Amino acid sequence: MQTQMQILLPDIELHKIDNEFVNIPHAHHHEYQITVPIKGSCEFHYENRGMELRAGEGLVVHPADRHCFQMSNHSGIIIVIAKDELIRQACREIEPSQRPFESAAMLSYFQRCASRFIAMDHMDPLAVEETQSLALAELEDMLAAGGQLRTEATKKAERSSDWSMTQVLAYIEAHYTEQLDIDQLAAVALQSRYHFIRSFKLATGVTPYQYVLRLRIEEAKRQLRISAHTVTDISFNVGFSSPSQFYRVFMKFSGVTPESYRGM
DNA sequence: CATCGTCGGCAGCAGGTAAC
DNA sequence: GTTACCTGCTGCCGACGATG
Repeated sequence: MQTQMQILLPDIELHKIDNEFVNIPHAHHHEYQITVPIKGSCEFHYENRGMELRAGEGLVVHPADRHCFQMSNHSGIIIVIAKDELIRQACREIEPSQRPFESAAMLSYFQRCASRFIAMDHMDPLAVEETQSLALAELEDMLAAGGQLRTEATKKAERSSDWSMTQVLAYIEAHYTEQLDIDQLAAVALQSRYHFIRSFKLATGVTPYQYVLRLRIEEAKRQLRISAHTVTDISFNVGFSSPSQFYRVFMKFSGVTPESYRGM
């Protein structure tokens, strides 16, 4: 089953796609696209060339270049699309060809961006700007280091307690549409539930339950945009046990009803 | 001193139902 | 599709103690 998580900010987009996926040839006229498989491989078509990208083999697609790709089950990919003028400096010396990208560093980068995105106040322009600036700055660092991001944040994440948190974030991301409870997540983190709640909030800025809810709402928004499923169906698809609960949470995080959001 | 586990209280969430 | 109301439950927080 195809799953997708996306982080949409004004000048940068991050997408994480798992399992079967196909898209049609297209070009981004004012954006660079960085494509990095993190597991399995994908068949990438760039201009008139076809190539197989394996995990850890990144590709920087320059603005206006046509491209498309497809991937099969058990594959995973992270795509970053950023405004031309913001990362031109970092991309200028990179030829549109394969270059090594560290899969773990890319996944870690995505998870940090996702944590900040989920935790930020979406109504606050300053918070959005801050999240975007951090995402762009880390992306530039990673490009400058040849795809191997080694910022303080990464080093910190590699230490044991943060390693646990990385495991939990990955677990939540894979299971947020299912029933999740604190004890389950604490077990993944190898911590007591009480300590887990504290350390989770310290790491992400929100409580575990709020984090799961925001992920569900982001996925619901995506489904509202791209599918014709009813609001009731989507509420069950993303893990809510009743439409009424879904409406309440959606209103709280988005300020509009699901139906209004679809019509925007 | 830092880290982690435990406990009690409470705000807010989950779930069900009804109505529009 | 959406909102309101109610009840029971649980996630979260603050305080405190144990441990190394």
